[in-house]
Amino acid sequence: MVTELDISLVAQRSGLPASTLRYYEEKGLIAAIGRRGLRRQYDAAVLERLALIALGRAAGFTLDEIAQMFAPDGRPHIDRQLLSTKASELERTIRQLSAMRDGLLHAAKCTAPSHMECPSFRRILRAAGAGAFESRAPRAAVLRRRAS
Amino acid sequence: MVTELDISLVAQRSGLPASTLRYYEEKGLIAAIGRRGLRRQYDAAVLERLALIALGRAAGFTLDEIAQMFAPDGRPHIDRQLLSTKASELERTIRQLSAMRDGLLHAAKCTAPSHMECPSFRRILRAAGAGAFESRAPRAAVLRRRAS
DNA sequence: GTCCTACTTAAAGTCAGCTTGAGGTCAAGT
DNA sequence: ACTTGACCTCAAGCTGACTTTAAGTAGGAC
Repeated sequence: MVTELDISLVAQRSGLPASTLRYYEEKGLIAAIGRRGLRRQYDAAVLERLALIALGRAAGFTLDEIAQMFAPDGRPHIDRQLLSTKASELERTIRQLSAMRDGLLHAAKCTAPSHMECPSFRRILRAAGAGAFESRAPRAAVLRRRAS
Repeated sequence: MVTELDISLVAQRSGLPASTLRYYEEKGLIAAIGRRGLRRQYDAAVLERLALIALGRAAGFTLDEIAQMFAPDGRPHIDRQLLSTKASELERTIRQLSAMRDGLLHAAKCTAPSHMECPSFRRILRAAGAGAFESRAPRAAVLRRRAS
Protein backbone atom coordinates (compact mmCIF):
# COMPACT_ATOMS: atom_id res chain seq x y z
CA MET A 1 0.00 0.00 0.00
CA VAL A 2 1.34 3.35 -1.01
CA THR A 3 -0.60 5.59 1.38
CA GLU A 4 -1.66 8.27 -1.05
CA LEU A 5 -2.39 11.53 0.66
CA ASP A 6 -4.63 14.11 -0.90
CA ILE A 7 -3.14 17.59 -1.11
CA SER A 8 -5.64 18.84 1.43
CA LEU A 9 -4.44 16.24 3.88
CA VAL A 10 -0.82 17.14 3.30
CA ALA A 11 -1.73 20.79 3.76
CA GLN A 12 -3.45 19.98 7.00
CA ARG A 13 -0.67 17.81 8.37
CA SER A 14 2.16 20.05 7.32
CA GLY A 15 0.46 23.29 8.20
CA LEU A 16 1.24 24.67 4.77
CA PRO A 17 -1.50 26.02 2.53
CA ALA A 18 -2.16 24.04 -0.63
CA SER A 19 -0.97 26.99 -2.69
CA THR A 20 2.42 26.67 -1.09
CA LEU A 21 2.57 22.98 -1.88
CA ARG A 22 1.81 23.73 -5.52
CA TYR A 23 4.43 26.44 -5.46
CA TYR A 24 6.99 24.04 -4.03
CA GLU A 25 6.14 21.57 -6.74
CA GLU A 26 6.61 24.24 -9.38
CA LYS A 27 10.00 24.97 -7.86
CA GLY A 28 10.91 21.31 -7.97
CA LEU A 29 11.02 20.87 -4.22
CA ILE A 30 8.35 18.23 -3.99
CA ALA A 31 6.46 16.05 -6.42
CA ALA A 32 3.07 14.39 -6.38
CA ILE A 33 3.00 10.68 -7.05
CA GLY A 34 -0.19 10.97 -9.01
CA ARG A 35 -3.60 12.51 -9.39
CA ARG A 36 -7.09 11.53 -8.49
CA GLY A 37 -8.93 13.41 -11.15
CA LEU A 38 -7.06 16.68 -11.06
CA ARG A 39 -6.12 16.41 -7.43
CA ARG A 40 -2.56 15.81 -6.49
CA GLN A 41 -1.88 12.76 -4.41
CA TYR A 42 1.27 12.59 -2.36
CA ASP A 43 3.25 9.83 -0.80
CA ALA A 44 3.44 10.08 2.97
CA ALA A 45 7.17 10.65 2.59
CA VAL A 46 6.41 14.15 1.36
CA LEU A 47 5.81 15.16 4.94
CA GLU A 48 9.36 14.33 5.88
CA ARG A 49 10.51 16.21 2.85
CA LEU A 50 8.48 19.24 3.83
CA ALA A 51 9.99 19.07 7.29
CA LEU A 52 13.41 19.06 5.70
CA ILE A 53 12.46 22.08 3.65
CA ALA A 54 11.20 23.88 6.75
CA LEU A 55 14.45 23.04 8.42
CA GLY A 56 16.46 24.46 5.58
CA ARG A 57 14.36 27.60 5.54
CA ALA A 58 14.81 28.05 9.26
CA ALA A 59 18.54 27.67 8.82
CA GLY A 60 18.53 30.45 6.28
CA PHE A 61 18.75 28.53 3.02
CA THR A 62 16.77 29.80 0.05
CA LEU A 63 14.34 27.50 -1.68
CA ASP A 64 16.70 27.26 -4.61
CA GLU A 65 19.54 26.17 -2.37
CA ILE A 66 17.31 23.60 -0.77
CA ALA A 67 16.21 22.34 -4.16
CA GLN A 68 19.83 21.66 -5.04
CA MET A 69 20.27 19.62 -1.90
CA PHE A 70 17.77 17.06 -3.06
CA ALA A 71 19.86 16.66 -6.14
CA PRO A 72 18.71 14.74 -9.15
CA ASP A 73 18.26 11.32 -7.59
CA GLY A 74 15.53 12.72 -5.39
CA ARG A 75 17.01 11.63 -2.12
CA PRO A 76 18.58 14.34 0.03
CA HIS A 77 22.22 14.78 -0.75
CA ILE A 78 23.41 17.23 1.82
CA ASP A 79 26.89 18.56 1.73
CA ARG A 80 28.42 18.51 5.19
CA GLN A 81 30.77 21.32 4.25
CA LEU A 82 27.78 23.43 3.32
CA LEU A 83 26.17 22.71 6.66
CA SER A 84 29.29 23.83 8.52
CA THR A 85 29.45 27.00 6.49
CA LYS A 86 25.84 27.75 7.23
CA ALA A 87 26.39 27.01 10.89
CA SER A 88 29.20 29.56 10.98
CA GLU A 89 27.01 32.12 9.34
CA LEU A 90 24.38 31.44 11.94
CA GLU A 91 26.98 31.83 14.62
CA ARG A 92 27.88 35.25 13.33
CA THR A 93 24.27 36.27 13.11
CA ILE A 94 23.64 35.04 16.61
CA ARG A 95 26.46 37.14 17.97
CA GLN A 96 25.20 40.22 16.21
CA LEU A 97 21.70 39.70 17.44
CA SER A 98 22.95 39.09 20.96
CA ALA A 99 24.81 42.38 20.92
CA MET A 100 21.69 44.00 19.56
CA ARG A 101 19.52 42.50 22.25
CA ASP A 102 21.88 43.62 25.00
CA GLY A 103 21.92 47.09 23.53
CA LEU A 104 18.17 47.25 23.34
CA LEU A 105 17.77 46.00 26.88
CA HIS A 106 20.21 48.53 28.17
CA ALA A 107 18.53 51.31 26.26
CA ALA A 108 15.20 50.23 27.65
CA LYS A 109 16.38 50.42 31.25
CA CYS A 110 18.70 53.34 30.84
CA THR A 111 17.76 56.40 32.83
CA ALA A 112 19.49 58.99 30.69
CA PRO A 113 16.95 61.68 29.82
CA SER A 114 17.25 60.91 26.13
CA HIS A 115 18.71 57.90 24.44
CA MET A 116 21.12 60.12 22.61
CA GLU A 117 22.69 61.04 25.93
CA CYS A 118 23.18 57.48 27.05
CA PRO A 119 26.74 56.37 26.50
CA SER A 120 25.75 52.76 25.93
CA PHE A 121 23.17 53.71 23.39
CA ARG A 122 25.68 55.87 21.60
CA ARG A 123 28.10 52.99 21.63
CA ILE A 124 25.79 50.54 19.89
CA LEU A 125 24.78 53.37 17.63
CA ARG A 126 28.37 53.80 16.59
CA ALA A 127 28.68 50.08 16.12
CA ALA A 128 25.67 49.97 13.84
CA GLY A 129 26.76 53.07 12.00
CA ALA A 130 30.26 51.77 11.59
CA GLY A 131 28.88 48.90 9.62
CA ALA A 132 28.98 46.17 12.21
CA PHE A 133 25.93 44.73 10.54
CA GLU A 134 26.77 45.11 6.92
CA SER A 135 26.86 41.56 5.82
CA ARG A 136 24.04 39.66 4.36
CA ALA A 137 22.77 37.20 6.90
CA PRO A 138 20.10 34.57 6.64
CA ARG A 139 16.67 35.81 7.39
CA ALA A 140 15.90 33.97 10.53
CA ALA A 141 12.94 31.72 10.94
CA VAL A 142 10.44 33.35 8.68
CA LEU A 143 7.92 30.59 8.27
CA ARG A 144 4.38 31.74 8.52
CA ARG A 145 1.14 29.91 8.91
CA ARG A 146 -1.72 30.83 6.69
CA ALA A 147 -3.36 34.00 7.89
CA SER A 148 -6.50 32.17 8.89
CA MET B 1 28.42 77.37 10.55
CA VAL B 2 25.98 74.66 9.66
CA THR B 3 28.32 72.13 8.08
CA GLU B 4 26.35 71.32 4.98
CA LEU B 5 27.23 67.96 3.57
CA ASP B 6 26.63 67.13 -0.04
CA ILE B 7 24.68 63.94 -0.62
CA SER B 8 27.74 62.31 -2.12
CA LEU B 9 29.64 62.99 1.06
CA VAL B 10 26.87 61.58 3.20
CA ALA B 11 26.77 58.54 0.93
CA GLN B 12 30.47 58.11 1.34
CA ARG B 13 30.53 58.55 5.08
CA SER B 14 27.48 56.45 5.78
CA GLY B 15 28.30 53.76 3.27
CA LEU B 16 24.80 54.02 1.83
CA PRO B 17 24.26 54.67 -1.86
CA ALA B 18 22.70 58.01 -2.75
CA SER B 19 19.66 56.21 -4.08
CA THR B 20 19.05 54.84 -0.62
CA LEU B 21 19.34 58.28 0.91
CA ARG B 22 16.75 59.61 -1.53
CA TYR B 23 14.57 56.63 -0.75
CA TYR B 24 14.88 57.29 2.97
CA GLU B 25 13.91 60.89 2.38
CA GLU B 26 10.88 59.80 0.40
CA LYS B 27 9.95 57.59 3.34
CA GLY B 28 10.32 60.48 5.73
CA LEU B 29 13.28 59.01 7.57
CA ILE B 30 15.68 61.80 6.84
CA ALA B 31 15.47 65.31 5.40
CA ALA B 32 17.87 67.55 3.57
CA ILE B 33 18.39 71.00 5.00
CA GLY B 34 18.66 72.53 1.57
CA ARG B 35 19.87 72.27 -1.97
CA ARG B 36 22.87 73.54 -3.84
CA GLY B 37 21.38 73.74 -7.25
CA LEU B 38 19.51 70.49 -7.32
CA ARG B 39 21.80 68.69 -4.97
CA ARG B 40 20.66 67.84 -1.54
CA GLN B 41 22.68 69.24 1.29
CA TYR B 42 22.51 67.61 4.67
CA ASP B 43 23.34 68.65 8.16
CA ALA B 44 26.07 66.55 9.74
CA ALA B 45 23.48 65.30 12.22
CA VAL B 46 22.04 63.17 9.46
CA LEU B 47 24.90 60.75 9.97
CA GLU B 48 23.81 60.06 13.51
CA ARG B 49 20.31 59.65 12.27
CA LEU B 50 21.42 57.17 9.66
CA ALA B 51 23.29 55.25 12.32
CA LEU B 52 20.10 55.14 14.33
CA ILE B 53 18.25 53.84 11.31
CA ALA B 54 20.91 51.20 10.75
CA LEU B 55 20.56 50.23 14.36
CA GLY B 56 16.84 49.89 14.07
CA ARG B 57 17.15 47.82 10.92
CA ALA B 58 19.68 45.54 12.56
CA ALA B 59 17.31 45.08 15.46
CA GLY B 60 14.59 43.99 13.08
CA PHE B 61 12.45 47.11 12.86
CA THR B 62 10.92 48.00 9.51
CA LEU B 63 11.58 51.40 8.02
CA ASP B 64 8.04 52.40 8.80
CA GLU B 65 8.44 51.48 12.42
CA ILE B 66 11.65 53.45 12.56
CA ALA B 67 9.97 56.42 10.94
CA GLN B 68 7.40 56.44 13.72
CA MET B 69 10.12 56.54 16.31
CA PHE B 70 11.34 59.89 15.11
CA ALA B 71 7.84 61.14 15.66
CA PRO B 72 6.67 64.49 14.50
CA ASP B 73 9.08 66.71 16.38
CA GLY B 74 11.97 65.19 14.49
CA ARG B 75 13.97 64.17 17.49
CA PRO B 76 14.01 60.46 18.30
CA HIS B 77 11.19 59.48 20.59
CA ILE B 78 11.91 55.90 21.42
CA ASP B 79 9.54 53.89 23.49
CA ARG B 80 11.40 51.87 26.10
CA GLN B 81 8.60 49.35 26.21
CA LEU B 82 8.99 48.84 22.50
CA LEU B 83 12.69 48.25 22.95
CA SER B 84 12.07 45.60 25.57
CA THR B 85 9.57 43.88 23.36
CA LYS B 86 11.98 43.86 20.49
CA ALA B 87 14.71 42.56 22.74
CA SER B 88 12.50 39.65 23.73
CA GLU B 89 11.78 38.90 20.12
CA LEU B 90 15.48 38.91 19.45
CA GLU B 91 15.97 36.58 22.37
CA ARG B 92 13.52 34.13 20.88
CA THR B 93 15.15 34.34 17.49
CA ILE B 94 18.56 33.84 19.01
CA ARG B 95 17.44 30.68 20.74
CA GLN B 96 15.95 29.31 17.56
CA LEU B 97 19.06 30.09 15.59
CA SER B 98 21.24 28.55 18.26
CA ALA B 99 19.27 25.34 18.11
CA MET B 100 19.56 25.48 14.36
CA ARG B 101 23.28 26.00 14.49
CA ASP B 102 23.75 23.11 16.88
CA GLY B 103 21.68 20.92 14.63
CA LEU B 104 23.65 21.88 11.57
CA LEU B 105 26.94 21.33 13.30
CA HIS B 106 25.88 17.95 14.48
CA ALA B 107 24.62 16.98 11.08
CA ALA B 108 27.89 18.11 9.56
CA LYS B 109 29.95 15.92 11.85
CA CYS B 110 27.54 13.06 12.09
CA THR B 111 28.80 9.80 10.72
CA ALA B 112 25.46 8.18 10.00
CA PRO B 113 25.50 6.97 6.40
CA SER B 114 22.66 9.30 5.49
CA HIS B 115 21.31 12.26 7.39
CA MET B 116 17.92 10.66 7.48
CA GLU B 117 19.36 7.89 9.60
CA CYS B 118 20.92 10.20 12.14
CA PRO B 119 18.72 10.48 15.23
CA SER B 120 19.84 14.02 15.94
CA PHE B 121 19.08 15.12 12.44
CA ARG B 122 15.68 13.51 12.64
CA ARG B 123 15.09 15.27 15.92
CA ILE B 124 15.70 18.76 14.58
CA LEU B 125 13.77 17.75 11.52
CA ARG B 126 10.80 16.94 13.67
CA ALA B 127 11.25 20.20 15.51
CA ALA B 128 11.22 22.16 12.29
CA GLY B 129 8.33 20.16 10.92
CA ALA B 130 6.38 20.55 14.09
CA GLY B 131 6.39 24.26 13.55
CA ALA B 132 9.05 25.27 16.01
CA PHE B 133 9.92 28.07 13.63
CA GLU B 134 6.54 29.28 12.58
CA SER B 135 6.56 32.73 13.93
CA ARG B 136 7.56 35.76 12.04
CA ALA B 137 10.91 36.92 13.30
CA PRO B 138 12.95 39.94 12.41
CA ARG B 139 15.18 39.42 9.45
CA ALA B 140 18.54 39.68 11.04
CA ALA B 141 21.12 42.17 10.05
CA VAL B 142 20.39 42.62 6.42
CA LEU B 143 22.26 45.79 5.69
CA ARG B 144 24.25 45.66 2.54
CA ARG B 145 26.88 47.91 1.11
CA ARG B 146 26.50 48.97 -2.46
CA ALA B 147 27.49 46.18 -4.76
CA SER B 148 30.67 47.93 -5.79
C1' DG C 1 -28.19 13.06 -14.46
C1' DT C 2 -27.21 17.05 -11.96
C1' DC C 3 -25.06 19.72 -8.55
C1' DC C 4 -21.77 20.94 -5.14
C1' DT C 5 -17.40 21.61 -3.72
C1' DA C 6 -12.84 21.23 -3.46
C1' DC C 7 -9.70 21.04 -6.28
C1' DT C 8 -7.21 22.71 -10.89
C1' DT C 9 -4.60 26.29 -14.00
C1' DA C 10 -2.09 30.59 -15.37
C1' DA C 11 -1.26 34.95 -14.45
C1' DA C 12 -1.10 38.70 -11.67
C1' DG C 13 -0.58 40.80 -7.15
C1' DT C 14 1.87 41.50 -2.53
C1' DC C 15 5.53 43.04 0.55
C1' DA C 16 10.01 45.38 1.83
C1' DG C 17 13.67 47.77 0.53
C1' DC C 18 15.85 49.24 -2.68
C1' DT C 19 18.01 49.77 -7.68
C1' DT C 20 17.85 51.05 -12.44
C1' DG C 21 16.75 53.68 -16.49
C1' DA C 22 15.46 57.50 -19.25
C1' DG C 23 15.59 62.01 -19.83
C1' DG C 24 16.56 66.59 -17.51
C1' DT C 25 19.26 70.30 -14.82
C1' DC C 26 22.83 72.93 -13.14
C1' DA C 27 27.50 74.51 -10.73
C1' DA C 28 31.93 74.55 -11.91
C1' DG C 29 36.00 74.18 -14.83
C1' DT C 30 38.26 75.63 -19.25
C1' DA D 1 29.95 80.20 -23.73
C1' DC D 2 30.32 75.50 -23.59
C1' DT D 3 31.12 71.08 -21.79
C1' DT D 4 31.25 67.87 -18.26
C1' DG D 5 29.60 65.04 -14.86
C1' DA D 6 27.28 64.41 -10.87
C1' DC D 7 23.24 65.16 -9.36
C1' DC D 8 17.90 65.45 -10.17
C1' DT D 9 12.82 63.24 -10.93
C1' DC D 10 9.58 59.81 -11.90
C1' DA D 11 8.37 55.37 -13.06
C1' DA D 12 9.35 50.90 -13.47
C1' DG D 13 11.86 46.81 -12.20
C1' DC D 14 13.91 43.43 -8.99
C1' DT D 15 14.22 39.52 -5.37
C1' DG D 16 12.01 35.79 -2.66
C1' DA D 17 8.36 33.42 -1.17
C1' DC D 18 4.22 33.21 -1.55
C1' DT D 19 -1.04 34.54 -2.10
C1' DT D 20 -4.88 35.81 -4.76
C1' DT D 21 -7.98 35.81 -8.54
C1' DA D 22 -10.60 34.25 -12.37
C1' DA D 23 -12.22 30.76 -14.87
C1' DG D 24 -12.44 25.76 -15.41
C1' DT D 25 -13.06 20.60 -14.07
C1' DA D 26 -14.22 16.35 -12.09
C1' DG D 27 -15.38 12.96 -8.07
C1' DG D 28 -18.92 11.82 -5.28
C1' DA D 29 -23.50 12.71 -3.04
C1' DC D 30 -28.20 12.98 -4.12
